[in-house]
Amino acid sequence: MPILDLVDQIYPLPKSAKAAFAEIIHYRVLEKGDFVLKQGQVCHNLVFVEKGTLRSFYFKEAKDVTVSFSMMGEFSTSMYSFVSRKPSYESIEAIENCYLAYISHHDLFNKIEQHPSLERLYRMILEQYYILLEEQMIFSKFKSAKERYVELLAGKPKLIQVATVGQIASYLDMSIETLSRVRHGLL
Amino acid sequence: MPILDLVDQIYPLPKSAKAAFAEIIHYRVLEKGDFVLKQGQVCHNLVFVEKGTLRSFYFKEAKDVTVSFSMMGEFSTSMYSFVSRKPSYESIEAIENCYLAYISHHDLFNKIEQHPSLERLYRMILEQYYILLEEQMIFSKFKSAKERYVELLAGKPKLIQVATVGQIASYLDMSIETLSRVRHGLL
DNA sequence: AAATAAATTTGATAAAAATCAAAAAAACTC
DNA sequence: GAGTTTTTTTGATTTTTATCAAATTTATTT
Repeated sequence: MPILDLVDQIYPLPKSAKAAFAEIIHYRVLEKGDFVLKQGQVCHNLVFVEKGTLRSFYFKEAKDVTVSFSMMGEFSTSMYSFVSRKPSYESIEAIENCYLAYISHHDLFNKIEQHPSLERLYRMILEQYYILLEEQMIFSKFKSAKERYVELLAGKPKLIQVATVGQIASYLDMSIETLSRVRHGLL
Repeated sequence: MPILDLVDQIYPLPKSAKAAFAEIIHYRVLEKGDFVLKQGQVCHNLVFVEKGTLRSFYFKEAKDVTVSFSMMGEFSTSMYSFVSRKPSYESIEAIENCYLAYISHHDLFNKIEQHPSLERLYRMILEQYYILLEEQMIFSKFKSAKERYVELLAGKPKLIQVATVGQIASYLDMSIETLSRVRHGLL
């Protein structure tokens, strides 16, 4: 899904603002295994997934813990780092080949000066991003291991094909073995 | 803490915008037990806690589950409802007597038309609010029952005095009994 | 394709925390 | 302040899920 289509959906910009926004988008192709962001770097971009899948993860005692998957039509960034301009605690990698759209912090705020409607767009993106995280939090708080898996399957069925068992398990907050059992109806 | 002080800290508004913002703030005193928002209502306000404590909670099988506590200097709202203008799934109640500042959705967006800097302020409040939620999510994902309690104690020590054991336990995702044991060093 | 390596599943056991039940403590009520 | 109710603590048991170890399947290399 092209980023400009989503923008039209979220907040249809005036013509000139849309043109200004289009100017600052940088498109990139990432291969499976490439990184959008590495822990310790400042996250300079809001990244939009036009195609493919990104995975955000932290480190906990030398093991990586997935905190989110971003698929076609979704944004991905280390919001903490993007907003605070401080080094990120999380990394973001491509787990399939991706077409991505990058909007850099610098360019965005530059253009916002001339086009206040871009601030509105950004604000609305934030709102959506927030609601998504909230939903995810409630979801993880209220559901059992099996329910979490079933919901993921319903919400992002394609993920099962592209993420490893270990990545999905840590995202769902369970061990690989438990995930395996849940998948085979043993739990 | 007065809301205007926090606003100065987050994003110092131009004089006229600040005056416009001050105009739309409504102050309210709530008594312990009063509700800011009840499940099923649309959340029309961004609420700022000048003094006291608010608790947000959901219902899960007839039992209430606390999702956040908001204390002096913090905002509280059902972001989902405030943004989407749809009925809230969560309720918000005062667990102590409170001084609150209300900013209604209607007034805010009205004033934003004349003062774009208010949109920037609101955008920055969203950013902060997001980062807070993210922090909380990581926190709950990476820590054991005891660690979660210890961190809460460190971060919001006063909460232990004003919230009931049941409210704290559900917030920390553990049973009342487990919390009791954690508190007495038995776990 | 055989050999090796890696990922996944299965089984057995252990640990963490929930649940159930009762006792103790604290907070109200009369 | 004695009695009643509610909250909190403590103990025993069960459930859920993690951990450990081995077996099986799948993928990769030669």
